[in-house]
Amino acid sequence: MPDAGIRVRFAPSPTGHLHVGGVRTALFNWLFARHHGGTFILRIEDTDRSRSTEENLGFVLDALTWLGLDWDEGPPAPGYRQTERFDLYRAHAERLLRAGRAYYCDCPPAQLEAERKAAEARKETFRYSGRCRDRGLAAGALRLRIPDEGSTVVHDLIHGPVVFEHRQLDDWILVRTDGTPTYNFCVVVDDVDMRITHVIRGNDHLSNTPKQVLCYEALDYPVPQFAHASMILGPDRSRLSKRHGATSVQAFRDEGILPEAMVNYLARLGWSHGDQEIFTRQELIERFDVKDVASSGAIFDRTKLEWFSHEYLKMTDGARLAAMAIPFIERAGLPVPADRARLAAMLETLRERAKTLVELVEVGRFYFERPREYEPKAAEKFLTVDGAQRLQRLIELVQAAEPFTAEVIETAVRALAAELSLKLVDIAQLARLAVTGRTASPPIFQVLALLGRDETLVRLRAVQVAIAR
RNA sequence: GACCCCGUCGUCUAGCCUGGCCCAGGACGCGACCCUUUCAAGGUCGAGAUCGCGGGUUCGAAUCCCGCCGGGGUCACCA
Repeated sequence: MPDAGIRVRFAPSPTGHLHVGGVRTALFNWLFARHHGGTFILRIEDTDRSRSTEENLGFVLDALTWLGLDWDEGPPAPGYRQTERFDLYRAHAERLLRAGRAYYCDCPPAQLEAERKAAEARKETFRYSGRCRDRGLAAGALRLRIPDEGSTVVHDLIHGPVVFEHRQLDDWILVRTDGTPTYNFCVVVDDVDMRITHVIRGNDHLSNTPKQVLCYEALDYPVPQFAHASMILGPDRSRLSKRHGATSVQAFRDEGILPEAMVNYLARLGWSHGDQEIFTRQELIERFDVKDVASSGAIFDRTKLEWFSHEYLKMTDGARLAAMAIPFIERAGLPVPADRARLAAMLETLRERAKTLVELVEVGRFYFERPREYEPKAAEKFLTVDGAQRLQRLIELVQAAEPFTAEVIETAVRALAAELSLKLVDIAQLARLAVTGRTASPPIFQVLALLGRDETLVRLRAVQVAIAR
């Protein structure tokens, strides 16, 4: 049942590369919007000017684009960065002040700090005393007046009702003494202004939610629905961070993880639909329900991410593989085959042998360059006087094969093996070592056909020379 | 420390609301075997969870109630 009225947002702070935790939040929001036919908004929280840079914003936009998480509203359109919206925050602050729901406070930071320490010593939560509540000051930091009694209930779509006693909350700062609005205030004003109906974000924001709810109420605005997804954890079960290794989307992209694998893995991390693991994008959109998002934290498991990537690699046709792999071939310092169709065919022989694009190139290195060396143990076994004789027969066979296809070569090699009373594997491995320098590769006859008669002969002869020495 | 969230195989999870179909199912990873020109892929099988712990309710609890314990998060004129 499409509900065009649904509006959700992803509000990253461009202070670095986009983190997998952030991406999952973006993904859940995007899926929720697409599932309901609603609107997905991208908003940039760039009030931290020292760390928010254009370059970082570029990383965020690139990452979302790479994953196919398109936004309906947001950059480059103006009006979706907090730094562009200061007037709005100021206007709301004044409203709150006039209505008596907020007041100025000029308590010196040093004194506040002392009180905080004292509260800590008494083993209590620090809570602003409310000293300036009724002083009627005309300047200072603007605080929200929070009721002393009662409680606020956050009706979370994932966790159910969560109760917070007002005694635990304090009159938090909306606007600093220097006139800049604080994060929690900006979020409320922005969400109201953008008519956000559902706030889907990380669990780390749950504790701040009652403060925000009280702010909505003070402003006399409807409170949106909240859904706090669990966090992504490192192996030690603490929140995933850089010290747990690569966590930016950019890093996974550089490693050659396929974007659809990233999306599928992140979706399954904390969300499930029965026993199904692999979902097409369309299935994800159809089946996603925020109610099915898990409430417990989940450890990030790159092994499983790689499994997904492997699965998608196996399903990808040669043409797309080629398009995706070319940058990786170049980055490895290898020449990109000019014949695109041939490259596509090569990559298709490789895809079930690699979990990432980086591995795809590595495992198929021999397609792009001649072997620099031969695996020592195998060389000892195959590159012998006997081997040289077999190699000679192989060369003759390659010269004669017509047409030069895997099938024709295979038939001829099988006949040769029978003639020499050898097992097929003996000749196959000799050929493999000669042509790839290794003992593992895609089916050797296919490899020879893909390499072509001339290149095959060059490599076989090179081995003959190596043996002769 | 206070407050809040969370707690099923190593990991992600199903089941929990509406107790019995669960001496707990699937997936990743791991092991074995089959297939096989190598490596993969594929197929088959297997090991792996006394459902955090302790009480209680009940004929019967992973599922309901109570109490603990453990982990994480939040407590800024940071975002």
